[in-house]
Amino acid sequence: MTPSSPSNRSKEEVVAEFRRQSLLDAACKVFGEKGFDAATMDAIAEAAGVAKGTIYLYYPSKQVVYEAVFAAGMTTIEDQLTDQIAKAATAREAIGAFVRVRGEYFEQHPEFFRVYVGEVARQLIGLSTTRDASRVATDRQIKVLQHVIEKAVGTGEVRAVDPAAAALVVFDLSKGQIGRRLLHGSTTTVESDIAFLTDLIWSGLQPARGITP
Amino acid sequence: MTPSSPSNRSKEEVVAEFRRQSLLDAACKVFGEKGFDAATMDAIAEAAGVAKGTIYLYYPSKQVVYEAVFAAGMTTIEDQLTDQIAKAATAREAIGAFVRVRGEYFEQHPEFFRVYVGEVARQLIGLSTTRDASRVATDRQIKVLQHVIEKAVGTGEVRAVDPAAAALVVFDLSKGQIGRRLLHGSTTTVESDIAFLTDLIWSGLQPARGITP
Amino acid sequence: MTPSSPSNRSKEEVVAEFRRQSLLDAACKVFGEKGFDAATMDAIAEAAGVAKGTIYLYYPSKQVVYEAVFAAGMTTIEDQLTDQIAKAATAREAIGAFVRVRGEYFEQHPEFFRVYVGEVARQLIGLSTTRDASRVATDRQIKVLQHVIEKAVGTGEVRAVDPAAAALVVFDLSKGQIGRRLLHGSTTTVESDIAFLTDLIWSGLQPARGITP
Amino acid sequence: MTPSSPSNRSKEEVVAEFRRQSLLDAACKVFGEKGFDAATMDAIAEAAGVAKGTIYLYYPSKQVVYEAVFAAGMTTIEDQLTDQIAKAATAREAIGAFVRVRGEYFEQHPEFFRVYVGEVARQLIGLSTTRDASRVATDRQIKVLQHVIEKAVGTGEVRAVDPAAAALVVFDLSKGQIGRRLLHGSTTTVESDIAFLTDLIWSGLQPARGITP
DNA sequence: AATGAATGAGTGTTCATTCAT
DNA sequence: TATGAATGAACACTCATTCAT
Repeated sequence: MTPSSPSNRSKEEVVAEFRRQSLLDAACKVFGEKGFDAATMDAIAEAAGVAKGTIYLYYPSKQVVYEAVFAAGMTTIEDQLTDQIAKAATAREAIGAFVRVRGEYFEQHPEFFRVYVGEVARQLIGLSTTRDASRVATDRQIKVLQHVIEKAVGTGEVRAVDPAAAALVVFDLSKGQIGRRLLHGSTTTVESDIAFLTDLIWSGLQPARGITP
Repeated sequence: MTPSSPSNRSKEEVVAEFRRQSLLDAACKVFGEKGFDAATMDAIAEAAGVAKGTIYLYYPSKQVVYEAVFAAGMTTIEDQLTDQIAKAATAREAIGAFVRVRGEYFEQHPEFFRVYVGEVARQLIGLSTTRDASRVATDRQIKVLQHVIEKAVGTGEVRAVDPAAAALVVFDLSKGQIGRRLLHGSTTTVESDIAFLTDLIWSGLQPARGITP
Repeated sequence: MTPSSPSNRSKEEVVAEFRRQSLLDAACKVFGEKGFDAATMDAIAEAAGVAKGTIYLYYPSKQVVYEAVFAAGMTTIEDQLTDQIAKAATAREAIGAFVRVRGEYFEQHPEFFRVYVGEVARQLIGLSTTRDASRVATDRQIKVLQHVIEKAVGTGEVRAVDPAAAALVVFDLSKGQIGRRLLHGSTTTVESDIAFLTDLIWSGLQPARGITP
Repeated sequence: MTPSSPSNRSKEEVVAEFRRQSLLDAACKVFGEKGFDAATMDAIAEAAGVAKGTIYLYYPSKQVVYEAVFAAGMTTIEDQLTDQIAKAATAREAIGAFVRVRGEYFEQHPEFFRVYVGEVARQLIGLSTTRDASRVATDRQIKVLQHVIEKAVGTGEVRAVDPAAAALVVFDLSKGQIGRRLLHGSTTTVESDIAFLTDLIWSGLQPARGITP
């Protein structure tokens, strides 16, 4: 009703939101290039085009910036995963979608992939205060997949494997493939990688005929 | 006839070798706990029970200590892998051996697993000077496996997959499983993990009957 | 019309300039007391009344601080030399001015004299990266004098000596005298030292009558 | 009467003396090349072909080694100076001998010259514990010359200058000339330098006719 | 809100000195 | 006597964080 007030509010909020996002983008770039330890607040500030002190108006510490970068990326992936898996008609398509969404996202955001890998390492080492947050994020992605497999086991589409374990398998293979692409450079297309993986996984999940004696 | 001379020599060499190994152990512990950047030479020295300067009598820099830790672990694993795979009668057993050796080694040396994961992350980020050395080490492990699969494809024991790609799959699954055990704590036995993985992989590699249309 | 903007600018610049000069003064004191190697950044910071890190906001390294100290002193001396020699009516007065300016400056800035001597030593030993910069500075001072003598030789005011060599003689005597004052403490006045030196040099340069056979 | 005892004694003493001299030579080389601070006991030990600890059997500290190097060189020069000046028939020859001995010695022992210059700098800075020892050594050299001039003033060979001040002048010019040779490389012969200096000094010391009003 | 100058704790590395052999 | 492994204090330089403007 008081148009000025909401508009003012909005403007400030919009500006603030824009700042936060700029900082996140800049931070993702720097963390991806240098790793957590070697990344400096100066570098992030410069990349974001603000003064160093400004970062502290939006995030209380380097650690928290890092966590925010990680959370933002993970959320985006999760949203896309949920979307695409919902559209899949069969379990096989769902698995394919899982592999594809992750493969494509990381392909398009290699800096974030580096942040992601670094964070996983930090978790294993036990340095990450993000530990829980990040595990939750990862777990949610896996849960989506697990659900799909569970249903497929129910319908007999795949043989009676442990859905959780199978989901992890898909997850590991997806991760390994992406890492290799970044590390070695890509000699194959994302598509062919996806096809290979999906095929192999699917074979492994097939109701076997006398395979295990 | 001059027993003192050879014995002195030997003694010094033994002491030196012992020191080097103590330092490596201490360094592995600290690097595993803190990561490369956060690990301090002071902490390593304290863990080894020597003064900081002493480390520099055996290694010229922190970087080199780190590389030595990594190389030592990788070499040990590689030796065990070669041994065990040589003893395998069938491709399936060879794959099982691969998964088992790595699983057991890392289970028994969780600090080294953390170093290992950290190093892989450093490589992806491009910080590692070890890059080549470490990739070579990893590649050698994978090559061993690739060889096995190649032969199995030749004999028709497994279907006609790309042996290199298949080897990487085994590698990724092995790594993912180990990481999860460390991260989440183990709710299952190593044995059951190994069985599950080997089984799944084996199914995936089986000569399929009409699986892919 | 926006007095704040220019005044702010100016104020910042003034503060920065003041800081730089404070640091230079403090550094000169510490380098003079301890020599380059034994001087610590901590000591310089303390002498300047700032934190250690602050020095690095103004100078990128200890080496550069040192060079700046040296250059600043040499520049000041050179300016005074040029001034005073320009005012001299005769060659004798010019030589007197040379000896006097250096004598008085170093008398008033004994810390800088110590830096100066230390730097010359560093150059002889080949440690100085300042080498060229400092030699150039010294050479410029000598050139001023050499010019004066050249002209005096031309007018017959002094006998036909090599002007360059004669300039170096004046320079060496000036330096030796200053060093001795600092080292031994002064039992004579600067004035009397200057008079003695000028007199001696002048005698040596006089058109001789049958002195050298 | 017990030939073995004295011979043993002697042998030990000879060996010890030899060691001390080797150490001094090695130390002079290293100090000359690196300067006091940058010279390491390791480098000296290596240059002398002994273990680091051995140095401490002969000298209690780096500082003392340095002082010993300095003292040894100064003593040698002093001996030569005394010899050559004793042989001089006239004051002029004596001055020439002074300039020559120093010029030639330093020309042949450039490392020692660097030590010498470094030590003088250290003295001015006040770091040298050698201070007194070294000043005494220098003073003794100057005294020799001063004596000569005193006598020459007495006989009327030179005009009535202060002998001490005149000796210092000779000393300074000698030092300056040597330094320049080392720093710039030599474009002139030692002989011509000596001739120039001796000549100039001699002119300056000549009984003047109406030079100073 | 935004800045960036100032801070000072922290780290890898060196090296004179010691001492058990 | 000679050795050289071990020590640990010292130091240049970095950078996350603060705070006056």
